[in-house]
Amino acid sequence: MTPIGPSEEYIRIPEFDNYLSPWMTTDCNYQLDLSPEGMYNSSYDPFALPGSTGAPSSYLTPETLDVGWARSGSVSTTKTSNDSPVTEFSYLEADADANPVPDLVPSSSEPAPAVQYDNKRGMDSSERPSKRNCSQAIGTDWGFPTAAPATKSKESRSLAPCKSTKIKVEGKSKIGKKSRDKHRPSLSSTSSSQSGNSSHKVQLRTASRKPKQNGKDSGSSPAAEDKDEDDLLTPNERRARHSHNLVEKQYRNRLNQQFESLLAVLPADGNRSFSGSGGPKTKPRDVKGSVAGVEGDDRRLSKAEVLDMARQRIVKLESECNRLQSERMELAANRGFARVANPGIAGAPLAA
DNA sequence: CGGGTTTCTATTTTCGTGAA
DNA sequence: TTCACGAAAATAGAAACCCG
Repeated sequence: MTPIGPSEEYIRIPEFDNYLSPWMTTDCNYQLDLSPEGMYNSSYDPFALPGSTGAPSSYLTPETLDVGWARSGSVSTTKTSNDSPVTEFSYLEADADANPVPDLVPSSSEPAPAVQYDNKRGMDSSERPSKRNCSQAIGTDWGFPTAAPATKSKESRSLAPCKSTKIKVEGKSKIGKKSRDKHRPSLSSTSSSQSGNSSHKVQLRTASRKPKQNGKDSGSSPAAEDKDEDDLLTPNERRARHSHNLVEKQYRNRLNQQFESLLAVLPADGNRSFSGSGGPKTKPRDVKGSVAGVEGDDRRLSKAEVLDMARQRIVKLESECNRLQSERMELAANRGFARVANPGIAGAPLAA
């Protein structure tokens, strides 16, 4: 078979082009050169962008390519578009004054409501059967060995039980959990769900909490202890500690931004199966009606879920691209064969 | 009995800190 | 600058409870 040179006329078969063109708008977003010059060029690699290393750079969408790391105390990302709204994550305290951001969360200065413990049912929790152990943990399809160090063991938790779970808001709220959830302000209400290519309503789960208020409390509270400890520090040490706290906060913010960016480029309908080898142990809420990936989906994804979704996406895209590549080669071979066998196909227009 | 509300607890996230 | 860790707080889901 004679290779076709760049200047040589060739037969263009519309059916092929029609068949191939949708590929160019698929997730792969590859710029396939369907001309014989391109298709017969042995060194042609449609998966490598000019100047790239040849890696499947389509994984880097304009979104991800444009993600700025916002180092050195800047606010938010370097994106010029407004598609990465300032969230709790993107708030960098260092420039808080110079770059005020809307307060998206309830004011943390509001005094916490007085609380009291009310063991309504009069049953000691130790007598109660462990619900989560038998049904909540089991029955999830996440067989995911979560990052063990990150999660506290049951034993350690029992030593320091979560206060928030042992208390009840004074004035006995008449609003149940479902109702409370309705009224709960979204902590990242404008997060990546609105970013560029995605119609995500899915958001990254957040758990904003008040920073330590050293010395603001009285009594023998932990804050007061911290105050005492703080008094033992020299001014330099205090400054260093505070500075390090800010740096660490920025580091966490950057991590969260990247998680949001990652989430933003995942398909909105995408692969919410949470199956396989990874993921948090919580059961996806869509089993209970708030269906993930459909209209009205407002669920918050954990970081582990985002990572697992990204992993699934990568695997899927790699598989898809391999399939397209082999199909393209097959078509190219057939096309060349057709051209040689039928140099003047009736009705086939010649390309200019 | 069914549905709404409350409570409990596992999980996840944030924060502060020290070390590499 | 990054990572790891513990503590604290937030979140989510299920069971228990309440009530018409």
